[in-house]
Amino acid sequence: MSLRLYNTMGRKMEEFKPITPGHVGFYGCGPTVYNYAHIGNLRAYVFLDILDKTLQLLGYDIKHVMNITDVGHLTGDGDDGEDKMKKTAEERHQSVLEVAKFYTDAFMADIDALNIRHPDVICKATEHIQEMIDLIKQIEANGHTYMAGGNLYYDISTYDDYGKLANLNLDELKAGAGKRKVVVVDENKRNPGDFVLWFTKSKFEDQAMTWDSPWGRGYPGWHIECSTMAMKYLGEHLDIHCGGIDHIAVHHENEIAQSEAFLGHQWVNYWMHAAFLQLKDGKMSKSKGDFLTLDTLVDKGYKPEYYKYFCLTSHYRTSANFSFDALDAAKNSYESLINKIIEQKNLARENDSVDTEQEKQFIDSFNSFMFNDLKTPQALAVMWDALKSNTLPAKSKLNFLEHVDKIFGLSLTDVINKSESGFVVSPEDEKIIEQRQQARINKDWKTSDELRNLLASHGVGIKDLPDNKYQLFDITKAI
RNA sequence: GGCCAGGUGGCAGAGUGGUUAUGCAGAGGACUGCAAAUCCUUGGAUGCCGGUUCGAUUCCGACCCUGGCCUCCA
Repeated sequence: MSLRLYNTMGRKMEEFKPITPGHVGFYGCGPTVYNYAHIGNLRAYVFLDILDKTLQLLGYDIKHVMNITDVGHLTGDGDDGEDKMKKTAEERHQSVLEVAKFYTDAFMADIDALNIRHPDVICKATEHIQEMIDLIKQIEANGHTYMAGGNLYYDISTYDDYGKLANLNLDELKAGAGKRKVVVVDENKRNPGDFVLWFTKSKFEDQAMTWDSPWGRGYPGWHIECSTMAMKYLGEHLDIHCGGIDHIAVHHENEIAQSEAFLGHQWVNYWMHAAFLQLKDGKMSKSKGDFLTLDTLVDKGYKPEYYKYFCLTSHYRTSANFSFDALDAAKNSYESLINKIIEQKNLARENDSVDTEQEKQFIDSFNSFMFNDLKTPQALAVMWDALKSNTLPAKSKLNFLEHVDKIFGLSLTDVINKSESGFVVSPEDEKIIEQRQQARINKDWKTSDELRNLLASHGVGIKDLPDNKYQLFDITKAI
């Protein structure tokens, strides 16, 4: 089955054709590790993971590369800005590297909590400075740069296709336009769209990390790291490059300009961009400081799976509106899903017949939505259809859900395969359960209810089923 | 100012030139000692105005509104 993807370059749906049959190399822009990733950031990584797993399902051998940006960026506007990494380091009385490590670890923990597969290569900007310098030298040798004010700039007028990804009209580009209160135009630039490849004259005092280079001691510009590392790990031609929509106009245009100026040929075949998570008042912003992290949600009693389910209910190319009402709806949906799975497990235990033909139909239907630009909302609808089907046997439903979970990563497979004894109760509680069952047989409801409360106080939840059967669950994990 | 993306029921969110997916929430009912879960039934929407059409939520145009990018950000 073929995969259709929406290519930001050209703004249209295209059939995906890998450069090398059977293989896919793709690069996703990773986090800047000066603070926690917020749930808006995380939505983009959920999308990347869905892409990753869909490609896997199609049988591709995947090389997924992600950068970790651990060199400084501005916190504020123009000259009053500070190095974000340095600022955080000072606040925490730590070194910049310690800060980077701390937030990189936090990011990886978030990724794990959301059942996101680790990229095959996770590369840090600070470990690739020499490669960046080498690349910049080549770009310079090819005649695309100029020195001004101590910094080496990329001259976009030397690259004919600048703006092709974002439909930029260079004559209309305004330096410092937008909602900024303080506008500081870099007087060194020949063109407002030019950007720095290498800084030696830092805008801020005491840049935390600097390196020697042919242009003087300094640090790399903000765009060169992705070009450098993508080429190092994926070669001169990559299949897919992903990121958030905010990257389209500046970061990715600049990456293309640098990379193709160096390569002399097209660099990336498919550009894919994830839309933002919206709050009532606009996007969630890392640099504004107040944002929701996955940990915040967990502290409020929400499982990471609830947030992941929420992400799947909207298409990656449309902005999603986050609210706690919406998250509660995702939570209820997810818990309902889990209950139905447990229900089906009980049914399958008594009748494990399957209907492979129908199973296949549901799987094909699910896949057809996923293979059509990752249409997770419709794929989710297929999942519910299968679950509520009157004709699909319980065992087949479970088989189908295991398939779904390969892509969605909602811990469904864990629920399906977890044996009932996976939740171990103490011998003392086992006796209480036994006593309660006896009380129920005797229709001694008062004792039964008291014992149920007692079990609850021990963290043991119990649900009564027909025929004097029951089901235990961990009450501390139920919300 | 330029560019981009949207406006669908209480919430979230799809598809579609002709009975508006799906989930949550709501209402009614079944089952149940209770609880939980499950099942059945059900009401409710396409920003505004024109145009094309036998027919538009879908196509076209104007308008209104929202969000994003043009500073690092997913």
